[in-house]
Parts: sequence; C-alpha cells; structure tokens
Amino acid sequence: MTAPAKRPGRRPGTADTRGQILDAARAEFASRGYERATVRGIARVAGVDSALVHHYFGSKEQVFLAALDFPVNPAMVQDVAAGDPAGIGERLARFVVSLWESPPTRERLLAVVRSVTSNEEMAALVRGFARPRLVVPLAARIGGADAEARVEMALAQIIGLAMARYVIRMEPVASVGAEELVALLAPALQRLLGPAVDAV
Amino acid sequence: MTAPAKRPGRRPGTADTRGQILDAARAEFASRGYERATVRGIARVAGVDSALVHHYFGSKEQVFLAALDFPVNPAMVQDVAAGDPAGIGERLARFVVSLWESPPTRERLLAVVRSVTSNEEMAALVRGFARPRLVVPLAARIGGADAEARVEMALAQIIGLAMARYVIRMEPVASVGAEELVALLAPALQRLLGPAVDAV
DNA sequence: GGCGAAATTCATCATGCGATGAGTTTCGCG
DNA sequence: CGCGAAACTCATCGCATGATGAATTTCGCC
Repeated sequence: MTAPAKRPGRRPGTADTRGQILDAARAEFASRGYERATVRGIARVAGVDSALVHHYFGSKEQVFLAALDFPVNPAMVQDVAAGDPAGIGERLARFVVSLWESPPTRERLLAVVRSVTSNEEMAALVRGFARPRLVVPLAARIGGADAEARVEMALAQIIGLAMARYVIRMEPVASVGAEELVALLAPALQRLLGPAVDAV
Repeated sequence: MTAPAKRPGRRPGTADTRGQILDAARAEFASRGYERATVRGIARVAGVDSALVHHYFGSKEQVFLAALDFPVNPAMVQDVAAGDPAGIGERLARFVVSLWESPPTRERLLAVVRSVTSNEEMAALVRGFARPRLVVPLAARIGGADAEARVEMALAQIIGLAMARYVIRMEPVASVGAEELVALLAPALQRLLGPAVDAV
C-alpha cells in the first residue's frame, strides 16, 4: 500500500524521468540555493535514487546548469527597448513582473538569485549575461552620458524588489498583486530610464 | 621560522583571541555567506584550533550572530527622516553609502546579504528588523497612501544596488566612487520618498 | 526471440563538516 | 607560592554529502 517496493532495473512503460529530475532540481535550487540543495534531496523529490541523477547529469553543477536553461532571449529585450521612450518604464515593468509571476520562470530566477550570493561562478555568469544582453542594449537605446549606470540602477531596482518580495518576503510588497506591482515598479523604472525630467 | 610549533595550553601574554576569531568570522561570513563559511575555516584564518571557536561561542550559529552585532541604531534613521523632505533622498543616500564604504560595516552587511538568500532564519531576522525599524518610521514620516510600499521600493533600490555593486560586481557601478554612487542613488530615492512630483 | 543499449538501484568510498570531552599550559587571586 | 579558573589543543565521533562501479531489469531493433 505504501511504497511500491522499488526494485533495481529499468521501470516498465515510458516516463520522462529525466524531466522529473529537472523539475525537482529546479524546485530544490529555487528554494534553497545551490549550496544548500543536495543531490540526494533532488533525487528524493523526483522519487528516484540519487545515483540516477549522476547518471543523467554527471555532477551537481551540471544538474544546476541544466535546470536553469535560461528563458530570456534577446528579442524580448529589443521589444522592451523599442517603442515610445515615454512608455519604457511601463513596458519593462510589465515584462519583469510577467517573468516573475510565471512559476517555471520564477523558479529559475529564484535559483539564480539564491545562488549568486555565495557562488562566485554564478556571479560571473550573471555578470557575463547582464552586461552584453541587458545593460549595453538598453543603454544604447536610451542614450545619455551615464546611460549604463542608469540602466544598472534600474536593474538594481528590479533585483532588489525580487529580494524584498520573494526572498525576504517583506510586507507589504510580498503580498501585493501583480498589477499593483507593475504600478509600483513602472514609475521608478521610467524615471531611471526615460527621457530627462529634470526633477529633484 | 615557519610555524612556531603550537603546543596545547594557554598562550603566554594577553592577546584578544576572541576578538581575532570574531574578525575572522566576519571576513569568512562576508565573503562566503553562512552556509559556505566553515568553523574550521574561521579557525584557520584566526590562527586557532577550531575547538576554540566552539569554546567561545558554542555553535556556528552563535559565532555568526556574535560577528554581526548590528551597527544601525534607530537614532540614525531618525536623523535621516527628520529635516527638509526635499533632501531626504540625498540624506538617505549619503547614509547608506557611508555604511557600505566603511569596511567593518560592509563586512557585516555583506554577511547578511550573502546569507539571507539561503537561510530562512536570516530572512526572518531581516524581516523583523526592516519593518519596525526602517519601513514604519520612514513611512510615517513621508506619509501618503502607499507610503510603506514606496519606502520598500526605496529599500529595494538600496538592496539591489548592493547586490549589483558588491556581490555581482557589475560594471560600471562596481567601480564608481562613493560620491558618484551618492549622485546615482539620491535622485532615485528622492523620487520614491520625496513629496509627490506627479511625473510619468 | 535474442541481444545490446538504456534505465534504474544498491552498496560503498572518501571527504569535510559541526561538535564534544579530555588533556595541557598559563594567568591571577589570595 | 599554591591553586582554581581560563585559554588552548588533540583526538575523535557521527553524520551528510558528492561521487563511482557493479548489478539488475526493461526496451526496442533486427
């Protein structure tokens, strides 16, 4: 009645076990970060022996990389950058919030955020991704002397919001709905990225 | 010439060994985060047997807490909140940058940031600190309907900047000087916390 | 229907960790 | 100067981890 007496050897039928392992890995890495997640834990969640994880992926690090499989392609960033500069904050906010509110993407992003703080390789990976793929294109689009720095401030706003909402879970931002989130983020981003407003 | 042949037993003279252990712990926790830092590593840096760390502090967690000893007192926040609302962004930016540019404080903050992502207890600690000590007082001061949410966006901007600059080390913000940092941060914070400007 | 390849588990290793208890040396009070 | 307490190391335990290699079962092709 309980455990179906798991015997060694191939299981009958066709199940996407590899996929289940990846799902389990994503969940574990997202909720614990790279260091704290364990191959055995992933195997347990996937309902599988830990050696099978090694069989498919070789090492913990490779499971991690396979589980990430990053879902932001350059065209999306182009779509955000193009169009009316007066709406760039809103478009970027909507894009970011939609990424975070989609569970599979959120898991990947959380895994990255949770791992980047204690893993220099992860930091290097993010660094190598962010600058050419996000900072430079967006900065080119908005123009101005300190364009890159302003784009990075916008990125910082986004990263920090993710930390506050999903990692630290600070109230009230942890609980507001997606639409209110956009309403909060959009103006902040707009002021960083939009045409000069000469405020202060 | 090499190692002075360390024997067991109390060492002659008076050395602040406990303090050295705390320094080593701060350095280790700051650069690796809670999970990755090890009691043995701390002991090695302090030039001491790992059992001595346990002798003084009992457990790894208690070393961590002792190494933190948080240096932000409520009066500082009051100083930032008080005064001309038109200057609150600048005052807060200067305060934050001065914290991060002071090495001992930076180590403590980095330890927190590096640990909060993979340690729910740490997250709870930050949550319990941020809301009553920072969010509520500042929100009360600036007023308005969504004051708390706006304060948290400002906090998010600060947290995210710390991540970008010190953890991920994204260029250019990783390398700009303190004064330029203030110049970048101040307007962003001002727009979040200052009197309504009705932009967008 | 046989056979190689793929899928799966089992048993096991070496390593590094946090922690503990016992032993040794020095300090400082009386 | 004696003696208890404090500072310090050593040896060791038990545990969890990542990893490996051999054994077992099923699949799918010829």
